[in-house]
Amino acid sequence: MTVSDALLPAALRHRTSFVLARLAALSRMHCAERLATLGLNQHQHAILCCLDEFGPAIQRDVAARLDLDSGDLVSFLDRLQTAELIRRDRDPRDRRRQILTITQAGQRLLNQAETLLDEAEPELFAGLAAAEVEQLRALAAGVLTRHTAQAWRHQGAPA
Amino acid sequence: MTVSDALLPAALRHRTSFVLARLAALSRMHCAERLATLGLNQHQHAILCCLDEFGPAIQRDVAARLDLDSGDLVSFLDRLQTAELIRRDRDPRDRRRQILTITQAGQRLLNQAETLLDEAEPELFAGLAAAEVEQLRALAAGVLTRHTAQAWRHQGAPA
DNA sequence: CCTATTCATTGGCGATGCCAGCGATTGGTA
DNA sequence: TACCAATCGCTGGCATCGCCAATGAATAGG
Repeated sequence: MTVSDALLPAALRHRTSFVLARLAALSRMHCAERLATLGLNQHQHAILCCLDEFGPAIQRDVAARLDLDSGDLVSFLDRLQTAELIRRDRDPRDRRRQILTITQAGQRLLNQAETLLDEAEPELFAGLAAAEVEQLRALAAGVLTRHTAQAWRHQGAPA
Repeated sequence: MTVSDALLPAALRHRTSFVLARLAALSRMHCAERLATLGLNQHQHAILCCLDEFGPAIQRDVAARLDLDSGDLVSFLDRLQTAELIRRDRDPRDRRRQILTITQAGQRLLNQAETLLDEAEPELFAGLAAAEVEQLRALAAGVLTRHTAQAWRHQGAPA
């Protein structure tokens, strides 16, 4: 029985959704702080990941992948572009589209971000063994894939 | 390899903080919907839990317990009070304080809320066995208690 | 051609979390 | 007793975030 056990009502401590919300808020703060030192927010980091891993893509596809509002994506991209972390080129074959490409500077910053986050997680999950963290991640990911698969069935697959 | 595995970059799928944030957002939506049918938000539910489990308390202590901004607490309580789910009585021995008490109607609604959430979790965590959900909760709670204990050491214990 | 659709962009709305300041009240101290 | 500091609840403001509607440019289909 730790101190915080006495603080929170048992009805909340035993509710998975509540505990998850709390932990996510903690995790969010923790990671957002680190990324902020590089001038990135979480979505911008995710965008760089996308472009780095899947190569150049148009905004619509990035938004679909990350489940971002296309309007919000624009402002994130604006900052990434002015920081020269990405390029935004009109598709000559469909001039409505903007082809997003991560720059070398973007890749370098992404590497720094990944390093920062790699260092942040052990600190965030202090008290849990590495295997337990992986277990936590796997369980959470299991729930997620289940739901994203459902969303797929309901509204059809993005490109 | 499920469909969503192909959607998200591996760099994000393997990052615990990212997966947790996603799951928490999903969980939040899921639970907030249910509670909204009772006219409650998550904080109001938590407040009712507090008053039900620990008995009458002043606003300062409830805010400390739930880590809520005292200003925000006021507006939550206003709605709870007009709905007659709680009573707000001035402490005769310290007229600055308001003593919060859950009413019988509040307890009835809290029971309904708990039932709703009990039903919501299996649906939210479909695909995970009950034991796995508990494992997920326990792991998350472990990280949380660790951090709340740290916060205690740094800024002293609330009453 | 003319119409419908797609894509990026802009703007606004509501909810949330956080912080500063204000009155009322109390406690401590000279 | 008189004064000063601290506490408690309350108000208001600000920044962020996710979500949605509307617009303009460009394309696709009949």
